[in-house]
Amino acid sequence: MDMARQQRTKESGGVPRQRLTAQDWADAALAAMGEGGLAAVAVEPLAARLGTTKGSFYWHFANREALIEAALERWEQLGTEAVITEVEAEPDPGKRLRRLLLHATNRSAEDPLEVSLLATAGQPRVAAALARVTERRIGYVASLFAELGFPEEEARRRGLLAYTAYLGHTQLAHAVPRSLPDASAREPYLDGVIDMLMRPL
Amino acid sequence: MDMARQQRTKESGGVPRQRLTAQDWADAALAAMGEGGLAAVAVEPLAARLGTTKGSFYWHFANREALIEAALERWEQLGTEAVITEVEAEPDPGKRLRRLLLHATNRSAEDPLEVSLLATAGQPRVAAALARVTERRIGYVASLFAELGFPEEEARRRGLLAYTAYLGHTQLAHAVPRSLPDASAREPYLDGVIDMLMRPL
DNA sequence: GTTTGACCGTACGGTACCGTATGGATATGG
DNA sequence: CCATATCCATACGGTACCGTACGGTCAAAC
Repeated sequence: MDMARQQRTKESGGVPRQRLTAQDWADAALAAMGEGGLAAVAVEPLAARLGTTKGSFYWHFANREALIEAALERWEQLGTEAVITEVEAEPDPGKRLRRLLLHATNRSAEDPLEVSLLATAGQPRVAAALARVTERRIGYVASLFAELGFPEEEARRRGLLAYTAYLGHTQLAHAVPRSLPDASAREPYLDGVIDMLMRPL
Repeated sequence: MDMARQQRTKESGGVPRQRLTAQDWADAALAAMGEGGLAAVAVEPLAARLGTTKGSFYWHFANREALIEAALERWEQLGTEAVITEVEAEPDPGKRLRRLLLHATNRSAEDPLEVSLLATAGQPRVAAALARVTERRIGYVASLFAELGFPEEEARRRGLLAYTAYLGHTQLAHAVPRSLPDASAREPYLDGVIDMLMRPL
């Protein structure tokens, strides 16, 4: 994330030492969280990874908690609204649903972050962020089904089913990938699922 | 788990001191894992909880790894085969499917263990256990659809969809329970899902 | 009743991390 | 060109855990 930050010092030799911002730390925290769960969001390892020391960290943040908070906030923005607005370009709601599911499953197949977050729903802060994101997502999918002509309640049901299937799918993608259809069969599989979900009563 | 073990010493006063078995430790590990994830499987806290000390632990196990291994093995037996054989009593495959899903969702709504395990799929040992259990479960559900008359491939597809929906459902049950239908609507909701899953092509 | 092996308590050293304290480096702008 | 605010390095003490060493206790077998 945010590959290009330079602003290097006027240092003479090799390694480009750089000053860090709070967001650099938040992004690093998200990355670490994806790889090793919340436990991996540890100040000293992160510092090492960023090529700096705790001295930097405790300048930008009061403590580890504050870092986690910041990371979650960042995730909330990056992981949901971005996808939704991207998908909104498509006018037809059926195609929009398909595009959304394909996008979401592909994305989460690479990015273990969501799984790690769900894993840590014990933490109240994580739970709160998850609650907001989940409601937003299910609500959006349900609105698609509503647009497709299903009555309110039925739309919510199907939205929920679609979202739970998505969640389970990402779990398996990381925990037991070979239980899923292989790459070539994945898109047809998803089309079958979507078909089923869109089938009229 | 395993509430009743006594065999107390001939000690005079109040607290019933007891000698522990490896399985006591494994069960405690599973409980801790459900509450706090793999990180909570820590020797010293577990010892305190069991009213004993590390001295006991390192008699029964070589190290923490071995405990985790044992706990996973125990989970594999308790969490899958038990349910399947319980459900097998029902002759009609449609009802069997319904009973299975109801049983599984209810169970996992109370027990955070599965979620914690999925959370820790990074650990190779956990991944291996998960792989076995997942294959077994999906295979079983697929066999139900096959029994219902769906061709091989379609049965596997539907089994997978059912299982991912189940997984996602348990995730939400622990992370964002209010996103699910409330208690009164849960059974009708599941029936609707099952209906959809069993709908012929 | 003593011995023996299974089981546990306690004390220790080692590691990884949190958070604080404090001085040093660095980039402006006066 | 130097003063000041910003940012970082280093050293330190504290905590929670792992694993080992070793002595103590208890029940059963003799």
